[in-house]
Amino acid sequence: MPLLGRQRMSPSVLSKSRNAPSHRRGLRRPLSSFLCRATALAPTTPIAVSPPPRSNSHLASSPHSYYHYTSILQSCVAAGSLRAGRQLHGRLLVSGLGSDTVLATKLVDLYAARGHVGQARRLFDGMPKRNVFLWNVLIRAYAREGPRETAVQLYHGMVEHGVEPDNFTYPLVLKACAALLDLKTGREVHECVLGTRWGEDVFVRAGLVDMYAKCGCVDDARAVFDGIAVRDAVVWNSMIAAYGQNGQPMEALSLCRDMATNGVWPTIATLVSTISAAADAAALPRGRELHGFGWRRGFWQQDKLKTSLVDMYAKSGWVQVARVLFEQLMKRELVSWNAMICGYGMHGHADEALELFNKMRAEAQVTPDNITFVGVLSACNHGGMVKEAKYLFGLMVDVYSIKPTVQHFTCLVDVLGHAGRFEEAYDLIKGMSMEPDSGIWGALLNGCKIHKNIELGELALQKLIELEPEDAGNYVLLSNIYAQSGKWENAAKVRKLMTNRGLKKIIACSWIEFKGRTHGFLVGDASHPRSDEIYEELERLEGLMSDAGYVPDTMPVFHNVGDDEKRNMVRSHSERLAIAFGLISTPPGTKLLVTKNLRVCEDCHVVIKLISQIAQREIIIRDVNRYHHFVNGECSCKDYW
DNA sequence: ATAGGGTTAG
Repeated sequence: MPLLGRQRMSPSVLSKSRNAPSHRRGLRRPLSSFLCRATALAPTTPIAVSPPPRSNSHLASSPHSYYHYTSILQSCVAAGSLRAGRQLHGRLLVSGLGSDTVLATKLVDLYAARGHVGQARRLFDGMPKRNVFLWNVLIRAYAREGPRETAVQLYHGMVEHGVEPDNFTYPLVLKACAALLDLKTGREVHECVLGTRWGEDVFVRAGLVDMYAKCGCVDDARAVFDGIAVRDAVVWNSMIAAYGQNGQPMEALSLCRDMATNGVWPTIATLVSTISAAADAAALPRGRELHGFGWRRGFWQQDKLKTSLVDMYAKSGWVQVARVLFEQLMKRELVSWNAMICGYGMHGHADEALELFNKMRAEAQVTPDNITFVGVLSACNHGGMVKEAKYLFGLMVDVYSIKPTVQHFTCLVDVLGHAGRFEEAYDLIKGMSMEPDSGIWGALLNGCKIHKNIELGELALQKLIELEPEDAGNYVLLSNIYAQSGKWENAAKVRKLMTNRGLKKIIACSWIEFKGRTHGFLVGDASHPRSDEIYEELERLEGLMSDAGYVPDTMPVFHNVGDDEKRNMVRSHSERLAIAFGLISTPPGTKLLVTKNLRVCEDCHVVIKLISQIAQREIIIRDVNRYHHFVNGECSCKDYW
């Protein structure tokens, strides 16, 4: 790199003289300030924009000059030395420079950065004149440190004081709105911006995209995004993250492709967001592609990228690979521990999850948080460990002083329900400090289903239907419970209620990735190009299964149709089609990963166990609740799910 | 002098 050339063009040098405040422009710059510049520009300094030297002894000759103070203050800000800054603040007041906005801005910055927002505020309040810079710096302090409401109040305050917000103000306020999930103010700011000359600004637009995304309005975010004529990497990243954070991982993945097509190079943030989307979509081939891309771009040793890969491999069923990457991390942050622990938990590797949790506590570099406990508690739950779950819950409350959320209670209810300890589970629900939500009742219901506890199951379902009157799945479950216990009339009644309310069951769908493409299947789907072969394969397998004594269970089909038809409906369940497709299109021995939008039905569970044995394949089904690993005729859920 | 994007659970 031509060092000298870069120094000459250094924007900081140019802008410093050009932007000097008018009342200072007439001042003859003391030699000391040139000395300071010269030091900063000396060829030995790696870059021209590096902070001024910490030692300012060479400036002592002109102790009261403006440049003297800006220079020292700048080093204080860079070094974060609060004490020196305070001393200087005192001297500024004495020397009559106390009302200078440039100096005040730097001081506000310093105080805020060191966590003394109150002090920054007092300084701000004491200023006779406040320009837009000063307002912005204080807003930034509150937008970063909180309380973020204050950032929004300050924004309103500056407008009332007749100071016009600029292209720096809007992104700051929008960031505060995003953090507060304050959509109302966010929209107001949007309206406001449109009337100013900053409506087209990339930074402002990026702020709007992010604000809408964080508030859950992906479509509004997209509308803003689409209106941007020239998009840079950050704006693309914001939009990709918007999809990922709002449960649309496939959109995020395709947008990443569009970004590359538009000639914008993915950054590390792009990869982290996209890999996380691939994790959510269980798109292992795509995730591996991104892994390779990150490697080639030279991001391979960055921990944040690795953490997203840990999550991606774990969610795609490659827990061991996730562990290898986890071990490679330079520094294990809380998020990395959580990703790995949760990864073990969701696959039912309860022992490994707990072992890692203990290791985390022993290393004591990070403290477990509420997410860690969701991870270990759900691990216990998949492993049926009641004692451990109760112990961990106590540990969380007593030792770590973490207030249990509904999710923690849900895990506990789940584990108790699994074990058939309904009294305890129900007492726990009744003793909760918050209103039980649908997750709690769903967990209780799940236990009731396993242990055929009709009484409590009915109650849980009534609650569920109250809470989610639009969710057809609840009605189906209730009718299934009645049917299982032979109460056909009740079953019919519930189904009628469902039709009367105009509710339709969500159509089951399963998908599998193959050669970078997602192959989706609906129930009874015949639209796949290889459909004939898929059904042939299923028939072949069924023949082998009947030889092994398998009889189809048509219980989950309640339509008023004949037995043969019921049989056909079960045999063409979406997950079976996806598995059959996987079997005929991959070499023997390849592990299959199928994702499903609902739960796996009982009959499919039996069938997939058999397929894993007959075809000698490891099959992983990721259903809406959990993972099932089928190996050699057995499932990791041990038939409890 | 100041500004926008990224990972864990649900």
